[in-house]
Amino acid sequence: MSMGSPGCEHTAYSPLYISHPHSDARMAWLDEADDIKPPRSLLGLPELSWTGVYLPRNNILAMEENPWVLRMTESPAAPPSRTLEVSQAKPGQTQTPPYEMEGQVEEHCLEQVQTMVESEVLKDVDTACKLLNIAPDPLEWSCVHVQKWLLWTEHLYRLPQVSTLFQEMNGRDLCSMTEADFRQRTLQFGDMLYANLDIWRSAAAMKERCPPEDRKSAADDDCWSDLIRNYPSQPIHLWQFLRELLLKPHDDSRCIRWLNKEKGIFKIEDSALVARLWGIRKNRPAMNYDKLSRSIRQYYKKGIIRKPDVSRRLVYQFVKPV
DNA sequence: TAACAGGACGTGG
DNA sequence: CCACGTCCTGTTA
Repeated sequence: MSMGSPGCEHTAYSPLYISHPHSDARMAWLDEADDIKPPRSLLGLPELSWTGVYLPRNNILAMEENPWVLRMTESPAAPPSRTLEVSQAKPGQTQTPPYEMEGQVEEHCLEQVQTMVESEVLKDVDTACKLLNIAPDPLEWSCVHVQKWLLWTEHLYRLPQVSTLFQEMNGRDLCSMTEADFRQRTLQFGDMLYANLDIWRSAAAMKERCPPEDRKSAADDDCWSDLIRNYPSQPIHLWQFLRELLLKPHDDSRCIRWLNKEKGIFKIEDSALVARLWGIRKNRPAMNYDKLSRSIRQYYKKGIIRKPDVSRRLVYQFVKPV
């Protein structure tokens, strides 16, 4: 059922492409190239485990023999529109009629929007970093980190499995690729991947330029910058991971959501996907909901998570809500 | 049939 | 040691 023709649903995630010329930053990185040691030993797992992982958008896949491996499906999502400039953060939101504006006002508005967009981008990047346990700066990524980022991007944009096409590449290799290189390697998904990598690089450059305390809504951002600051983080707990998924700024995946945030009640909408994401985070390709839920149940005794008073399928409750 | 509960045991940091 | 990960038996909606 619901194999759904592509395009009938929203292809919601907007890449929020920042059109910064970042050649300067790129040169700067190149200069520092010698000093950077990729944190290779962070994930002591054989990199083989990640071959061919595909995160399904909807829970459509058959996962008989090897749940991680899935064939290349034909284009599930429309390629993202490149080069959005800063025109629309979200469709249907704050549409301003530019033609009625004085030049100055317009410029001011643009600046505001850009700031907003930048902060959103940074949030997204921070979130992804935490969920994947990778550094914000692609140049620091090991091969494993690159694979994780690709899996995440596949997941976000509903791409078919492209991660296998980038094996043995670390972040530096990835960053040295041109847009044409990407296109050559992944056909129609090349510009999408390139654009997204660009976003990350821009975000890293932004972080470089203005440290977190300069940015607005420090209180709001606190937890995230905190999380990033802790990178490389200690082994994350499942309950933390779930909470972070729930607090994700753009939870476009909707694999998990609050039913009652105040009471800490949440529902796992896509158990297979949540389990996969957890598996990615912990480098456990064989993770599934059966095992994940067993771990959740261990929390009953510890008083971290429980079933709500009215027990419902896939619904849990944090004992101490955020 | 998938989710749920929880025992038993292994494992890796 | 601890927080799972794995596997399992049996129950429930």
